[in-house]
Amino acid sequence: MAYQEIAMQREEGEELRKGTWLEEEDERLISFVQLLGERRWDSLAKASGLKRSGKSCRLRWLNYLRPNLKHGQISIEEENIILELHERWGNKWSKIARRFPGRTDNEIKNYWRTHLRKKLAQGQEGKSQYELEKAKGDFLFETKNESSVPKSTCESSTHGDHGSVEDLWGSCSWDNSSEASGMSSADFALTSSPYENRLSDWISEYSNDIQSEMNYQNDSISIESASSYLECWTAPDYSYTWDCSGSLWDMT
DNA sequence: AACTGTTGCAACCGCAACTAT
DNA sequence: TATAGTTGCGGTTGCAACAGT
Repeated sequence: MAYQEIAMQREEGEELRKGTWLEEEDERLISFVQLLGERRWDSLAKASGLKRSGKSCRLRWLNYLRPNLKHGQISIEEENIILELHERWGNKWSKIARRFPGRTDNEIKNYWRTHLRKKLAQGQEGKSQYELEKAKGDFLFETKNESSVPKSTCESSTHGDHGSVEDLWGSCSWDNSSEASGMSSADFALTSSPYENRLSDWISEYSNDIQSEMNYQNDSISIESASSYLECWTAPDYSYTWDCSGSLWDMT
């Protein structure tokens, strides 16, 4: 059945439901996602007869109904990684969440706000206003409004050092290779569009792959060597290293 | 038991970027 | 090329559950 055709099943101008989802709504959404796939959420919402917006359906699916989601408590290990990644990337929740299979950005964001921010704040007595703001997770966005926090301070605090999260993120240092080209991981890390995040992730995953391969060939290979290995990424012509024919949105 | 304040989390909103026509 | 539609993200809100009085 064509989308246009089945979309007619919901009446025009009908008031949309908001708030908590009912069990039958969940069941209906699941069956229609299985039928139509995880795309065209507006059409899917109409076709299903659910009095919900496509946006609401998408959110419900991604945050609650999607298979392989972990709903359990966040472990100490996960908590430590969240702290480190937040220190590095700021409030890039979707980016952080991609490091936790089965966890959603919403879940991690909520966990940060309700548990970690409070925990950090408890250890912040006697620190500067800037450090307190940073602990609250708001400091990155204040720079947009020309806050009192100097940009350079902000940048160095978010990605200036290399903590133990490198184990997770990959050992290749972008900072080493970026000087000549004027391009660094930070250029990606501080952006927010899905496209840029996707690119950023691809690069970090690519770095991991290269490092793994190098480790396989030579256990003691240096970061500098790895950086030069990555030079292709800073070359003006990206077509040498990246086949752009596929969709960036294809996460599979 | 009844009321009030706090907490945790699901869901919504606005916006930016991408895609389709 | 223009524009409408769709998707993804981060910030915020609303409300149920719980704790304290």
